[in-house]
Parts: sequence; C-alpha cells; structure tokens
Amino acid sequence: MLSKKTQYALKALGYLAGKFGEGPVLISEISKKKKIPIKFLETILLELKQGGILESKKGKGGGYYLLQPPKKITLAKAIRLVGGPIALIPCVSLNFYEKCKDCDEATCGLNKAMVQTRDATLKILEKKTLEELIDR
Amino acid sequence: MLSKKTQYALKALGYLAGKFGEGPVLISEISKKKKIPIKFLETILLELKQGGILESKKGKGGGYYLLQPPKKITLAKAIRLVGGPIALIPCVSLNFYEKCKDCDEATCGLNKAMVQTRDATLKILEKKTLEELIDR
DNA sequence: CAATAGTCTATAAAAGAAGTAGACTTTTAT
DNA sequence: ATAAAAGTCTACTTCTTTTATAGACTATTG
Repeated sequence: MLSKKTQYALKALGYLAGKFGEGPVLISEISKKKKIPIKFLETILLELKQGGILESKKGKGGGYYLLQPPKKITLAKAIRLVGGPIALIPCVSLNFYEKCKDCDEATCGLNKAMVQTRDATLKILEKKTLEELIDR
Repeated sequence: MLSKKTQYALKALGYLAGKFGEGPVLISEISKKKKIPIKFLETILLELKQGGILESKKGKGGGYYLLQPPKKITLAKAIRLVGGPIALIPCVSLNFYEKCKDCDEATCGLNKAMVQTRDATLKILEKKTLEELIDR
C-alpha cells in the first residue's frame, strides 16, 4: 500500500493536471477539493516542486502549477518523487533497494516472485500519466 | 511496500515450506535462519496459526509446521492473512476496502489505473505458492 | 503599504517496529 | 510423578516513521 503522503500527492497532481494551462492553483483549493489536510499538502507540494515537476508563484494570484503537460509525467515518476517505493519488498526495489540479511538473491524464491510482480506493476505505472488522473 | 511483519511472515513460511513433512520446527530456529526478532516472530506465527495455515505443538520436540503442502497455499493468501493489503490504494483493495472521501469511483482516473495494477499483481500472487519460496 | 499566498521551522500525535520480562500451559522423557 | 522443553499469553518500554498542526516569515501584487 502506498503511504498516505503518496496517495495525496497523486490526488493533488491529478487535480493540477485538470487545471493545466489555467495558471496557478491555490493550495487551499486543492486541499478542499481533494480533502487533504492543508499543512500536510503544503509539504507534499513543496517536495514535488523540489522534484522538478511543479512550480509555484507567491503572492496574490499565486499557487502551484504543473511545469509540463500532464501527458509527460508518468505515475511511476510521480510516486517515486515523493518517496514511494513501488516494489513490495526492499530487495527488489529499483530505487529504494536494500539487501536482505538472510538470503542470497540468486537462489531466493521470494525475490524471484517479487521481481515479477514489480515488473508487472511498473509496466502499467510507466505507461499511465497524470493525464489519466483527470476526472471526466 | 509490504509491512515488515508481512515480509517476515513470508520468509518464515518459506522456511517452513522447505521443512514440510519433517515435523515441527522451533521458533528459535526460524528466527536464527531468517534473521527475524524472535518475539516479533512469535506473534506472527501465532497469527498464521489462527489464520489456519499453520499448526503448532507444545513441549519438547514441539514447534510450528505447515498444515497443507506448500503448493496449496498462494502468496496472495499468505499476505492477506497477516493483514497486508495488496492494492496500492484503499479504494481498490478487495480485502481492505475504504471509500475515498473526495472522488466518485466511476469517474476517478486514479481508481481505474490502480485497479489495473492490482489485477496484474494479483494474477501473479494468486498463482505463486509457498513452494516457490523454498531455497534451491 | 496592506493583503495574499507560498515557505520554513518546530513540534505534537499516532502508528508501526522491535525488544524485554515474566507467568502459564502442554508435552516428552526420565 | 516430575523436570525440562517449548509454545502461549500479557504487559510494558523504547524507537522510529508517518501524519498532522501552529505560527512566524518572505515574496508578490495592486
């Protein structure tokens, strides 16, 4: 299961994707529409900005907006930006890898099974983009 | 990512799968071989027993053992037993479902994307069994 | 210069992971 | 019978991570 933070990030990005090209969107608006605690949302958006997919503008008429068209950003990228490992166990994570203390990956059956599920998941998440998160 | 508890459960079950038919296995042996904190492991094994896939025997020569051949138990079943949701977000979980506050599932793009990844993951985890966790 | 809106720091609350201690029960072997 | 072995159960304690909140600060606009 993705962390709450990652789930919120995806929801916020989906909302921003729907407003792409319409200028900055208020944090408070995203918070209200997507039911995300505003202060938590602040830190998430900041992280996404530092990750390079969002930009912000201060002062009146300010807010957050996507730097690229929604189509250009995959769900896999968005999830990884906010620190969400996609693999089910650390020893098969591409971006958050940790070696097991108790097994040899060459012979570990759990490792093999989890590599397969990771690849199946990635195949989907690397094809889907923020565009698909826009409400219809 | 699966919780530590779930990861430990899978490792312990893999170890027991390798010893299937050889009688009870000591908690302390599993703990040592799979590097799992023993007291944490106790609670996990107890939960698996209450879930009906393990049995235990007290006293000298006691320990835990699988009730069914490893082939009969899927990874999906094992993961769910110890409370590990397989889906990436709650609104697409079959066993740990929670409705989103902010969206209508019929039109939510995130929901659709996550249903697909869930199904891809399940397709694998429901085919793999504990037999595949046995070290070669 | 006042209002707006993002930024930053600090902290609190909640949940999960890990470890410890001890009493109790069942089973086996002597 | 009885002692030793090994699982069962309860109750804490500690540590870390995640989630959430508050308030002061800074930049921008009009």
